[in-house]
Amino acid sequence: MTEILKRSFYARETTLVAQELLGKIIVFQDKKASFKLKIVETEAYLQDDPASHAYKGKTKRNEPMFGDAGFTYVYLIYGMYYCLNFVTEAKGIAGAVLIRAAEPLLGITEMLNNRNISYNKISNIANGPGKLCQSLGINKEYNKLDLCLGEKIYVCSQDKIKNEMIVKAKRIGLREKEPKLLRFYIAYNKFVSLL
DNA sequence: TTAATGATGGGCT
DNA sequence: GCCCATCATTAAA
Repeated sequence: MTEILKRSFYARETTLVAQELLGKIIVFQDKKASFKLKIVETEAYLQDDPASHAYKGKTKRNEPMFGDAGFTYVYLIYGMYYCLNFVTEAKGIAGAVLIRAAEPLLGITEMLNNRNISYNKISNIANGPGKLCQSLGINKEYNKLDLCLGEKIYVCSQDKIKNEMIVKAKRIGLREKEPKLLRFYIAYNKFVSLL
């Protein structure tokens, strides 16, 4: 039932991919540990989107966004945290989905270790893009990896989240004149980031 | 409870 | 030099 999502899943409209990623399972294998998490919160970054890294054209950093769909785009933010994105859209169209939060399923002990927190703060384990990367040990070495090979990192299909359970909200940390509802999360899930 | 702030470094004008 | 798709800690109320 759970199959690795193919490139055709990612190579579609970014807002659609962002919503359909909710409930899907991230599988992440490291030399030391193996992790599984359920995606519970995403944000869409579109073509012609002033908030997108790709807005002002291709640079060395945002280059993955201009490549094929189904690749990772990892970047450093605020000098100390990483953010994990999945590249979307047909080649030539720059789009990506930011993975903002996930619910741990496997490898929880190792994730708590990486975050240096205890079990009583379990809901704090990956409820934010920086925390998610910290819990998995994701850094710039995980940039531009192919999600469709089933190797270090990939995403598996899982039950589709019902539309009425998807909350649409403003994206976090941006100063937009007319905010669009491009942040999506599963209602009532305790691993979603606040705000 | 909410609000303010410091850490920290790469990318861009 | 300034801006950041952040987070943990501290201060205020």
